[in-house]
Amino acid sequence: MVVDQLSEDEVDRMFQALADATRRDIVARVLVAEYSVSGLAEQYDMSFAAVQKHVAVLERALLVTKEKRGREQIVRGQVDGVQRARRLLDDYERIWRQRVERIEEILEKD
Amino acid sequence: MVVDQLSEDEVDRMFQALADATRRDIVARVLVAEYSVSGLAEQYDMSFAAVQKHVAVLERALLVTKEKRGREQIVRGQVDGVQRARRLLDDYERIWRQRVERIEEILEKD
DNA sequence: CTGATCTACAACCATGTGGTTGTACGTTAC
DNA sequence: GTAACGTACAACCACATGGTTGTAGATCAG
Repeated sequence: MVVDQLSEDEVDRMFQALADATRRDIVARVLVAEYSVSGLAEQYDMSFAAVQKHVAVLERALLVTKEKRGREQIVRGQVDGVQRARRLLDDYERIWRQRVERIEEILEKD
Repeated sequence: MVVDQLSEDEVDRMFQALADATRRDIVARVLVAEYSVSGLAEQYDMSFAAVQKHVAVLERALLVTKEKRGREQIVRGQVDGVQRARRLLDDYERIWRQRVERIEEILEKD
């Protein structure tokens, strides 16, 4: 069932977003608890603006959401984004398994 | 069990490699059948050198292997690379599920 | 109101990426 | 041996990325 409602561009953005250790760490954190952008920025040895950019990349990739609360922006993990990415890789493994089965079938043809 | 024997750099390379539609297509193809680099290049509307670079990126990301056969290089899918990437995303989902359970636990505390 | 805090965004820089063309070299076919 | 094929790699280009600093607008605390 290779039915993900994601365009190629969206998948690009998703994997691209995950291809950075800082961003993966942010995702892991905001899946566990809520953070403001500045709360996140405190966790890393880089400028606020840099962290802000990382969050923006994750938001565009549908891996986190931001919600304004007072003067803060609360960042939350978007687990269905993660799930969609995982399902894509599931598809690859399934394709591969089908091929293996096909080969074994041929080999065992008596 | 967040135990993947992958360095952060390796994970970076893996997701980075998957963040391109052409490369994902190559992975899907070589998981099903063997291709030479030029055989792959025929499939896409770009130069041989461009495809060659994509294959090199996938190889560095441990998602495919190349094996010399005569004057050709045979490209094969490396399913355990895909599996490792998927398991990482599994970990994120697990983290998130634990948090949800924890929240429900707190709410149901009578 | 004032000052501190949180965020947004622009400008800039160095480096990386995805593509190109061109050249060179080993291998196969004849 | 020679020509064609498959590959490797360098040089180049336009553009994206990941970081910086600086400026400015909202919001909160006193």
